Amino acid sequence: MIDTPKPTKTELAILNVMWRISPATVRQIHEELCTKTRTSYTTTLKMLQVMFQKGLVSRDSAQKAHIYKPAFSKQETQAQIIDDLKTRLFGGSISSLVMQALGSTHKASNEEIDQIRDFLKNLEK
Amino acid sequence: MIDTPKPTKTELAILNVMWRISPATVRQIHEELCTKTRTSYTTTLKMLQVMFQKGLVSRDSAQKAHIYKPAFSKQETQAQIIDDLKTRLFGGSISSLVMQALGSTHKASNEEIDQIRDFLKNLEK
DNA sequence: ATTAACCTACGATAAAATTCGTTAACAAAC
DNA sequence: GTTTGTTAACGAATTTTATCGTAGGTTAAT
Repeated sequence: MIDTPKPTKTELAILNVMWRISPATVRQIHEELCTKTRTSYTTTLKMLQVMFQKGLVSRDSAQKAHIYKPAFSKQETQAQIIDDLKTRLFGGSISSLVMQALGSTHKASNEEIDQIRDFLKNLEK
Repeated sequence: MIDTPKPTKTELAILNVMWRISPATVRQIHEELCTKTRTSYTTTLKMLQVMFQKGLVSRDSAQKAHIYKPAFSKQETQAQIIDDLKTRLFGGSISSLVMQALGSTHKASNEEIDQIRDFLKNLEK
């Protein structure tokens, strides 16, 4: 809560893998990752070391192959980034952000809209 | 639409000023900007030159002091960044993004929620 | 014990983003 | 016409981000 470093583009790609399969070794994360992007093993390793430094991930180095996992859940990260976006691009107004997200550009399906309406009902309490 | 460069953090700060007061000279933009951040005039100038190169702003260089304005409206930029966020952090689901934005962390006021409900009504057509 | 297959750590390099000093051009004021 | 002030341009330095090769260590099989 105090000082949450914002993940960069590449870090986010790695976190997306980790939220699916962690705790995991560098090898496992790398295997998943390089189905999408073509990077070498040491790049993934280095990224995870940097992310560990920044506090974005934690690790267990008891074994030879360290076990990594995210320091923050996907939800927490989503919340943090939304909040950042809210202040930096939407003048602090969450409703302005939401309405932009629901606008014509993004083509929310009727199904999705219903989902949100339900969500609002529950929120009212 | 084809190739919209995503503004960086600093570029976004400048755009936020420009959406308020543009068209404007570098001087004017800088004056507004350095009420918030302490940077020198040439930094602002350079940023605008780079942004011009990238196509983020346009300029009229008929006069000695060039006149700058954003290449994309605030709405267009909001849409673009929301879309990027949707794919990179919300698995392509806009409803998931919206619900996160409405979640407890961000404390949407009742007023804001009403606003969104109205918005959904109009959207239904 | 030598080899092969792993792993981490580290540093070099590159690319992108940011900051700012210096220069030269041009105008208006003296 | 010389000084003063304002400007754009340019390039250098710095910082952040990203990529990767090499070195050194450990384990297990040959």
